[in-house]
Amino acid sequence: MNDVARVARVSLKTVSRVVNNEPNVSPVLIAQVRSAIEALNYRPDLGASTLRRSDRRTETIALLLKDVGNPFSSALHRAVEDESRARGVHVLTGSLDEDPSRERELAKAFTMRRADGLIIVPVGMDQTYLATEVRADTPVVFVDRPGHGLPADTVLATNVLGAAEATRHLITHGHRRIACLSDYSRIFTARHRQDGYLAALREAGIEAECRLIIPELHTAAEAEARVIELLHRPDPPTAIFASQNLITVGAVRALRRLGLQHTVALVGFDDFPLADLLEPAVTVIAQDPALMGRTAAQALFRRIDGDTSPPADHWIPTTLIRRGSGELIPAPRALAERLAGTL
Amino acid sequence: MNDVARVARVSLKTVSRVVNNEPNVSPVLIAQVRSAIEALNYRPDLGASTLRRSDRRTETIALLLKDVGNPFSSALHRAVEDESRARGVHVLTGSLDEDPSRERELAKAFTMRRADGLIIVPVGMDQTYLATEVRADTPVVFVDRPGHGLPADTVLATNVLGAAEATRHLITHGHRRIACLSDYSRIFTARHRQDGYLAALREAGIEAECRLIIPELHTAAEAEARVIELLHRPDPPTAIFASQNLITVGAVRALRRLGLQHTVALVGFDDFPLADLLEPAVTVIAQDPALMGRTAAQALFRRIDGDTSPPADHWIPTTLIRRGSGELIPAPRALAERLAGTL
DNA sequence: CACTCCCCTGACAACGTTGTCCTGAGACGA
DNA sequence: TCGTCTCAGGACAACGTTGTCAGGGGAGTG
Repeated sequence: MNDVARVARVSLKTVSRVVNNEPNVSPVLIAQVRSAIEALNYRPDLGASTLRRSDRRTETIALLLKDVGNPFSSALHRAVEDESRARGVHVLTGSLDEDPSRERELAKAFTMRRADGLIIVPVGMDQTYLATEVRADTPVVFVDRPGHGLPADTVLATNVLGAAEATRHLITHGHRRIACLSDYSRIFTARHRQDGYLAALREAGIEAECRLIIPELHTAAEAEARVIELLHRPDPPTAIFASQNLITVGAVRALRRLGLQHTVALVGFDDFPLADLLEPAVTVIAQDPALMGRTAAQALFRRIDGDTSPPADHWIPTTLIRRGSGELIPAPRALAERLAGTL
Repeated sequence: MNDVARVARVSLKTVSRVVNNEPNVSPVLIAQVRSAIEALNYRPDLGASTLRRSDRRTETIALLLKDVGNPFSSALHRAVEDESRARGVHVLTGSLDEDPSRERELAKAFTMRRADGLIIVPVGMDQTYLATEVRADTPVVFVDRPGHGLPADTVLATNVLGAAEATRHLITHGHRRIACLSDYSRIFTARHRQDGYLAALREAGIEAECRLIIPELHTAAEAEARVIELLHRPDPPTAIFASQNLITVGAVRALRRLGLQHTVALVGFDDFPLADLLEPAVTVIAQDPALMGRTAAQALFRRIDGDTSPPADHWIPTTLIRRGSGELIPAPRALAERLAGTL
């Protein structure tokens, strides 16, 4: 910038004025400065600018996701990016892998980088650390799961309602013995979806059976193994509610291996690519990750722009998509057992 | 930091030394400073630190992808993140959407943020702009496609070999009329994959037919429409080579709609989740996006660490995964036509 | 005992930019 | 003509940190 000022024969401040399109610079000098910038291939240093500016904005936000490689996360990421792009803001991302210490670590790292705001899919059970870790004036938005111990805008899918709708859908098709495949119970959405499942059973006067609730599943492989085991039991379920997309895929694989994909009904929570091309196509409760990301980004930018109203909860509705696997009617028990037995 | 120095009754410089774990500070002062930091909840400002430091490192790299929401990109992203995490480096991402102007814009924006390095999936036909847009000492690595006009490390899949292998595989199963579904011809990988297809035909003494090469497809919907049209022609292909994952999915949908999924063979380039669960499961030439990301990040960090050897090309091999759709043998023409006619 | 050397600590400037304040020139009205 | 006002432009300090250098004191050596 010094060089530019020298070449253009003006002061540093005038170069700064031209770069920032400030008023009250004569057209002649503007042209001189512009051509000097061109000649020297000068690029302003945003770091130094941020340091000196009074608002200390970096025009960068941080996005802490479960895993950038996961389709739900990457759809959310894309929506946040699009919303940010419109404002000239860039996005720093990190994957948490359900590790609370990583959550703290990344929140700290991004705070030191002075991100203007944080969008977090919280992993730990306690986000009070954010109050000290993050600058007081840095807004935070929680997505997919609520944060604990820090009041902040929160964007959530209607997990209980969606899971209840899935379960009710199976009940409507005549099922009474419905298994529930749950993720780690420390995950908020996993608990809520299981609650929705239980509520729908209660509502229909069906007594929940512990043995039909398989908790603490996290990967497709685990789900596959447990479903195979489940269906080999003497009194197997006629339908399955899978509370997460990887688990749904595991269930599909298991049913395939047992040849029961047209016999045991299946509804999954969270849609996934190609669900409609499987045989049978998989009925799901679809979330709208793009809308969740957009909503979160909009809420964050409102805060960054100075909105100080009390934190709000945004509920993003889920949708039942009927595709076939959820509309199978209960098979006579004998048939199902015979089929499972022939494996 | 001033406050910390005052509370700990030491100079600024001593605080700086403690924060950076520099040697030659007495244990007593270290403890004082540490407790002052704790008491005041002080967090160093990485921006100011970068500004002053002699190496000017931000410990941040930029990653310009096709689209963070795309599975190939997000797998690559994840690998880059993992490699970076090990070094305490963070990742700024952006989606280019095949828009060359966006590529320039983001490269410029990330340069102004002083990213330590850039990993780019280049979109435009010309990357000479990088020579001026990016600081001379900022290393660049190209992934998935080569950059033009700037010598830099490049990580590429074996597109020609893979596409040839796919085509040869179909030929081996008796196919002679093999369609090739290509992406935009301005995309490097699309051209190379088509080259591989043509090479395999030539090698087998089969004359390529223009009418069987469908270019300029980019979305699943476009591919689906064109495949349906293709199979309604009087002289339809008995096999399809789809040169990209979205196109493969479009082809699967088209074959499904025509009821030809067990009649017309299909091999796709680039694997996709659940390809193994479709009916028939889809034979693909799998890329290894994670290895590509890892390789690119490692190359970038080597440069950041001062490696000045001439730029290298890294070829990441592809693998044929036989799953069923690519092993179908040609149906008698009459049968295929009748089936297509019954739609 | 004097001298050197090393260890610890702090003062100061500088990184690249912008906020604040000041000056001078010209325009305008009384 | 004079005072006042506005605009263009510059000088300077400051943002939060670290590189450089210098100084003081204690230990070791001849």
